[in-house]
Amino acid sequence: MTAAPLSAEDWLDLALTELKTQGYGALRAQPLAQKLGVTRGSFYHHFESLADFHAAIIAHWSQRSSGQVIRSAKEEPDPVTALAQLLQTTLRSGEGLERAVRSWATVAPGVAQAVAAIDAERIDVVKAILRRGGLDKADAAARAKLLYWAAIGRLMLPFPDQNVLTNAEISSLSALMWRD
Amino acid sequence: MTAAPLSAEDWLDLALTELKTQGYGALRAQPLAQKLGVTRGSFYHHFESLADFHAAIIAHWSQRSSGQVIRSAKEEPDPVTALAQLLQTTLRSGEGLERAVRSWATVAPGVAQAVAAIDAERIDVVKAILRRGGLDKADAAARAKLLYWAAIGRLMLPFPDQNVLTNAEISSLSALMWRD
DNA sequence: GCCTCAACATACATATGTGTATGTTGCATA
DNA sequence: TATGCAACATACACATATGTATGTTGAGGC
Repeated sequence: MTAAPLSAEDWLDLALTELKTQGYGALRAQPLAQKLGVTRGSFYHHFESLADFHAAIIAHWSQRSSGQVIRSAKEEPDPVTALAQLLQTTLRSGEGLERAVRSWATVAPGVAQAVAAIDAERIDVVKAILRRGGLDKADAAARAKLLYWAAIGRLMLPFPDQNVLTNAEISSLSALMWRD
Repeated sequence: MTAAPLSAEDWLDLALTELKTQGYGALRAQPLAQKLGVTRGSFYHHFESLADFHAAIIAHWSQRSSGQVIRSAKEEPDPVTALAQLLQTTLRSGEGLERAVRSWATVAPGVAQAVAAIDAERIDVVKAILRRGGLDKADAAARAKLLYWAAIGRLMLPFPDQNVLTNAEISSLSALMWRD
């Protein structure tokens, strides 16, 4: 115990990296304690139960995810560039974690709620960009869903890295999305 | 044991319904045996191990999924109708199972391979429909990916039923997809 | 009427997980 | 310097899972 003591956040950080690489099945006290070099005594000192821990993890993820996409989208004034950045760059950075969280959401109602909130937030961002680009309300709403769903669908493919659009395809689809 | 004896297929059928409703965490011998009213003795009579069982499950799913979309798409001669049916009706019938299998695929390499094969098959179908509708090769390829990814993305949302397109949105997007 | 074999049941060894209750250690502070 | 608390360790009771080895039972073929 001469080393630095752990905080609840240390547990949550490890939880997110384990969630990313091993899936939600790895979110248990015993294996995590072993990875941190402590016993479960530490775990039950920081968290009341596994359920409490899981709730803290998803809250942690939710907080980190919320606003992030929005901020990067608002920094770009040109809607065409903003859309391209949003769908290519931003959603691609945290792919592994996104995949794992969405996989988790299929069996954990609390996680599903959190993911749904993030989704709604992001779709609104996409819609706002499309509107700023001149699309009317109806078209913006429909195309925002199509684009966001496609971004989610791609990252939920078994091998997202092997499923990318070529530059030609990106510009082709981008042009299509901005039509009246 | 006076009742009808079970076959390996009976185990696989239950596995798919449990997978659909409870997720891949439910694919274990003990709980399934209990649901079938037998002991694990039956399980280890029909399958060598859990890994063997899991492989059989995904093979079962793969076989049931393969060709199904293709068949229903080829029965419809009009490409516009075929596309609408494919993305609305066909992919929506087995939503729960699809979700569960894709969730499973994030942690099981064998499942990931099977899903990737199905995806490639279906994207080709969408592409063929678009080509039959008059689109050139490049546009068909790009839009097929966009549409299929969107279909997958929607069903992977936490609450797919609450995320549907209105009829107006469907016709709007459909028209957009068929433009030169 | 016996034999065989598929389809299980039973029992055992082992692993891995959760909670909980209680003991220990080191530092900060009054 | 005594003490109080955060941050653990330890031990126990319990549940649930996998494999494996071996026993049982009922229906068909000869």
